[in-house]
Amino acid sequence: MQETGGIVGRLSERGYRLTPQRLMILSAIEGSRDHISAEEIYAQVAAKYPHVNISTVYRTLELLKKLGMVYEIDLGEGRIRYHAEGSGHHHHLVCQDCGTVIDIDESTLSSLRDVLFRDYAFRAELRHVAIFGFCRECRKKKSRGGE
Amino acid sequence: MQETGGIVGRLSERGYRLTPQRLMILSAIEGSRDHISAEEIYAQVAAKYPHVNISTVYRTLELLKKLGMVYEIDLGEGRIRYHAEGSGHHHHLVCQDCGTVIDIDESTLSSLRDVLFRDYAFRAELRHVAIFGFCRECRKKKSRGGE
DNA sequence: GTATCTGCAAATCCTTTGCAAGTCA
DNA sequence: TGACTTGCAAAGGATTTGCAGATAC
Repeated sequence: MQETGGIVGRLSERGYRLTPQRLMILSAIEGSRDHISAEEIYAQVAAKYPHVNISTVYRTLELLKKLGMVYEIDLGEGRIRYHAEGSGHHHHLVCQDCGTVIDIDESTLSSLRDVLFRDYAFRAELRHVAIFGFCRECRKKKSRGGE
Repeated sequence: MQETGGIVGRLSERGYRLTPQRLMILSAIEGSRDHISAEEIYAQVAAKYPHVNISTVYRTLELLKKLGMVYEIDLGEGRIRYHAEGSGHHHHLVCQDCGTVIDIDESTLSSLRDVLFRDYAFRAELRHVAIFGFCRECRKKKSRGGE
């Protein structure tokens, strides 16, 4: 079930070396159910391999993005999060008030993708999209007159 | 036509002071056809009023956001851009390859807003949304085998 | 007069870079 | 061996913060 062959292939095919750091970084990303930040990847890898440096994490992330093995998402926290190709794609409704994140299915945006392609010849990468707004609870809170 | 009354009201009603810095910052935002960054606002205000400091720009932006007078948009450049409430709302298709930005009309996303409200009770703030992907030109370039 | 604002300078946070030493192939 | 990678340390850019002096009301 482990697709290590694919990973190894993808790197070496293209002339990139397979280093323990790269493997551990990729496996940290693949292992996280949620989206993971550079800092979190670093902490996780450093737990087993204290020698790593965060700049290696960033450089590897850059490479994996280029190879299409990892995607970015920006939830508006001032830091980027990462997630592995192959794990399920979905979207996020982020409440601007309380920060709650509601996950929604990929299919919710598929008709939008079609419209953008038809009308603008634009191929939207809607793998992980964050949509900001207000959740039901916070709207109630507001209409009650809270801050 | 100038709605200075509204601005003044909005600030003083809520107990905030009306300072020249705040007026100039807001007018810089309102005056920019495009979205404007903190650095650009600063440069523009500093041209007439060399004494301002960029931290005042950031603090004012924070306040204007809180009052709903200014909105943010993140085009993925590593810096946030701002824009005034009241100027036309629209969305952006950002090409990940060449950086081209295609502006699209607000109505393109209105059915999405409805779906999110109906299915998730989430009130999406779709004022300025950036959607990433690839434009027609860059797709052609790619299929021709360029990097 | 006084609480709110501002300017200044320094700090913080995330990310990137230069370079010499280390390592995969 | 030799080019690709890494660790380290320092730089970078955007944004935030502490504080004392300035200012709107």
